[in-house]
Amino acid sequence: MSLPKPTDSELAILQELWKRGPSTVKVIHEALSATRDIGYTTALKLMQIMHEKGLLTREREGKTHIYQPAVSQEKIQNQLLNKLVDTAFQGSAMKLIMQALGNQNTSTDELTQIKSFIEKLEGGQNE
Amino acid sequence: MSLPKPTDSELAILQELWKRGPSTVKVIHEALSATRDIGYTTALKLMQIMHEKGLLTREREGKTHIYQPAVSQEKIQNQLLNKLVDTAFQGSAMKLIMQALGNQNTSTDELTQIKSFIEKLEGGQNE
DNA sequence: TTGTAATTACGAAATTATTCGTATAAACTT
DNA sequence: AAGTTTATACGAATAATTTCGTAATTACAA
Repeated sequence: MSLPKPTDSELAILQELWKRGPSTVKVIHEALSATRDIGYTTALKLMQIMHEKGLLTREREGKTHIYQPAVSQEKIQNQLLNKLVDTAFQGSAMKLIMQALGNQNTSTDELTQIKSFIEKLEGGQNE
Repeated sequence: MSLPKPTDSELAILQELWKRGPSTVKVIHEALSATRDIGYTTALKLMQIMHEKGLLTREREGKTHIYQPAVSQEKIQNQLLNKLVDTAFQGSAMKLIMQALGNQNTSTDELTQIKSFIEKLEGGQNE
């Protein structure tokens, strides 16, 4: 019932798939190779495992498989966010947000965006 | 040079130490036992490893050791936050913040706090 | 149809993290 | 001092993750 938590390597693969859309192992392997040393069969195996776990769906196209994320980026982001809030910020999302604001060197422009987003949220809650 | 990244278990131990201040293995083991099944020597071993890695300092007191975090909670929080921003939010802290705001069901009161924090930040940058 | 290149499947090695059993050491009790 | 309790040290078992080699399969080309 609960969506499987991706490991670090798995998350890297999901990122590529979210960015590129449905892709073959070959394409993902090449993408990963740009950043780190990874064998082709390693990438393949990871994607096979992810398929078993239900993190990816796949479809045969001739002799190759075309893989796709089975979960939305947002869902995974929230899962990881929740975990971080729980394990490192005593369950307080606000603490996390303040810390992120303080240390991530956000531009004034972005700060403005965030502020108006907050105002939209406040509006929604008060009506 | 880089501060070692704590594993999940290690983070749980750090949390207890930040909360309680300098503590013995016994105390930490009892604290961890409240949440999960963990043997005494497991807790001991973890803390010994953390000491080797430089995550904890310790001091002998009679026959026991008193352990302390060697790193601040804030530093670790930032380390984990940075990692999450990089691996799950394409390097954009703003995306993470927006996502956290949207889905963590923050109270109006907290939203106000965050907003005034942002205003303080804006002030600092503009002067 | 035989050969070649590309892909998958499978098993197992290597690595990292977690767990605990047993032995040793230190401090206290009698 | 001998026995008991409480702590540490150490080594090794277990588990989870990442890695890759090798074999089997598929599609295509000669």
